[in-house]
Amino acid sequence: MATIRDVAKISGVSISTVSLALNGSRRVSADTYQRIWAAAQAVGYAPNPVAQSLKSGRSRLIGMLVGDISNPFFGRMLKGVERSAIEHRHLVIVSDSGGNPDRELAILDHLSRQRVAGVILAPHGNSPEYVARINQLGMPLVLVDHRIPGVECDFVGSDNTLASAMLTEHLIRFGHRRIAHLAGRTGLYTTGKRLQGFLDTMQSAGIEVDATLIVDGDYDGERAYAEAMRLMTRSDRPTAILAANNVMALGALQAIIDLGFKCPQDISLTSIDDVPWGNVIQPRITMVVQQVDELARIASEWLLERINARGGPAPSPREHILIPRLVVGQSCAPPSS
Amino acid sequence: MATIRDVAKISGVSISTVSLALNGSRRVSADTYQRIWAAAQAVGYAPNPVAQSLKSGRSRLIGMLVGDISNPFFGRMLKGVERSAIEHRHLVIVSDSGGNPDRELAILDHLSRQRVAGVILAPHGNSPEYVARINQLGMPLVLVDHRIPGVECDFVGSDNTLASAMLTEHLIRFGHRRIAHLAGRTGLYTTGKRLQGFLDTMQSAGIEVDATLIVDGDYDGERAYAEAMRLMTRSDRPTAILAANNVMALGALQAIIDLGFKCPQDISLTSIDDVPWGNVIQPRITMVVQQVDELARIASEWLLERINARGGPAPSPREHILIPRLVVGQSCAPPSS
DNA sequence: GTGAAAGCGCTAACAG
DNA sequence: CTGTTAGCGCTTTCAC
Repeated sequence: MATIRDVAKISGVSISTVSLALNGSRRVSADTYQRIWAAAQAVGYAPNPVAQSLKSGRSRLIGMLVGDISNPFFGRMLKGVERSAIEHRHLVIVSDSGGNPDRELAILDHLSRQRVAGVILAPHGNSPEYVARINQLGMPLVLVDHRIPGVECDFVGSDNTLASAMLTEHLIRFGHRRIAHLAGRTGLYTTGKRLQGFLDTMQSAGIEVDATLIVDGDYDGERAYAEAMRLMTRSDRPTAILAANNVMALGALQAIIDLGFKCPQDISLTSIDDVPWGNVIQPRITMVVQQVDELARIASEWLLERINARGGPAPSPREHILIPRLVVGQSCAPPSS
Repeated sequence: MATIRDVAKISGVSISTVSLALNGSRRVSADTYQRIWAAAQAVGYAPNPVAQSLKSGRSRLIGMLVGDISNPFFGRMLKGVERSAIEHRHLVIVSDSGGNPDRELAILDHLSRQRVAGVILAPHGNSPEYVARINQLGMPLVLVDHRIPGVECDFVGSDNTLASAMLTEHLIRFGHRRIAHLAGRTGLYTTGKRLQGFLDTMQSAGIEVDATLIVDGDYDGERAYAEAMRLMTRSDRPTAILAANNVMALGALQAIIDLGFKCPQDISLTSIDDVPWGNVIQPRITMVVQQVDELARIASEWLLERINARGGPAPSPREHILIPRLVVGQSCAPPSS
């Protein structure tokens, strides 16, 4: 591969002049610039980004670190982020923390050593040490999905409380009172918000919540299947289920089908988050969908903005809460009894 | 961030000794090694990978370049690849070619400039210039999914001909003769193989193929929906459809449902490739599934092997063809007439 | 306007 | 065994 030296030799100038010229300095005569440019073309010169990174301490790589890259939600997000990145001549390093805070910190460490220009992070920790480590990263950071209390940086997420509130309200209007909540992993930011939206709405409606109908599904399909099985085989089974995410809803639906129940005749089901091709799943599940593409767009835009603003004054932390949309399917009906 | 110089200063030796020691040279006394190691710990030293890359001409990054990262198939593959990579202390740069060969070549160029250690590529070109460019990459390369005629390198894929042959046979045994094929994008390697498996099996069974029942679905859900609509509204409609991939099958199913047909009573449907949560789609679609995890495992293993074997003799190109598994659902039945 | 030189952090001869 | 030195390819003062 051609280096700056080759170009210098061919065009008969020093390497510093080549660098100056190619970086658009106005202190190079038009004539020399032409010669240099022609030479660069001729040998197919392009600067070595590794050398540039070493010199500048920054690479043109951005990191994206999430809990599960095989989750289609993140797949779509990755696609959006990668698109923006490419447009700004950056590449994306993707990594999977498996939802483990320690692993996450270790990977952030690697990324920072790689001198990535910035990171989009779906965080999974909240301990004081974790927060401290995040705050010491010293590179542009945009949080998505979860927020970390105590970390001041850009955040893009959905209104999780509203999401579950919308669905709860929807179910209540159908006349449901015994509504079960398949909650997410205990301790996570979104889990709490979604639970809260459920509880608040129930309370506003003056409906007492049966605490045994709130179960931990761990954002996991298998786990949700098991929990739904337990719920549906109770004599005092719920008349509706609100699942805190898509895979849990599908797990629950599977349990419902396997047991021989009919949805929505025997039980209503609602879900937070879309599933790909959700419209061929019978019945179509009533859900609130997060605007993933919008989320990806804003997150990458903000990150790249901060990256480009380096040296200048960093904008103060912003946050954007996307409003989920309710998509009504055929999975809800009045309680049967 | 601490540099090798800091460690040298603290432990009272030169930087080269530090480098030697930390790289496990046996020519450093146990005593000095201890001091150096302790110092490195103390300041939290870790080598700067950018500097290492500049020096060695190679980074600990591997590229993965596919046609559509939001496709769950690649999502699962990415997960596997990333896992292996991390185990070998590498990070993964993911990029999306959008199935466009020029874009693909441009990105490969970026990756090669980044001095990535190797690339896993789902290729999308076949022109002579394309082949030439690929052959000149000069870095470890593993092809997945499609093969490029004229490029000698490791390849991991599925037996596409067998996949469609299995499904065609399955349909024929139910008594179907008018079988439609929703084919993939024209010109692609897999598209041809899948079509061939269909045609061969039909021929072996002595069934004449109606050429108008072979339609181009472009591996696209929308397109498949439209084509299925066209097929199903014909008076001489087929009694079964073989979709060349998952999204097309779902598009077709949607069309079937929207038109008021019942699957499998009115029409049988089969698909190549699994869909996530395929088992909650009603009816369960009979399909052959590719062993994605296995594919990811082998591809990344081979790539990392070549990366580590640099300098030594490169193993000659290998290929592994995964045998798809037939998963019988409830989407097939004897033709109704 | 252009060039010489220093240095980003590291590795690897080559000396001692 | 350990230190000196020369780069890897590039940017960026600072002289001329």
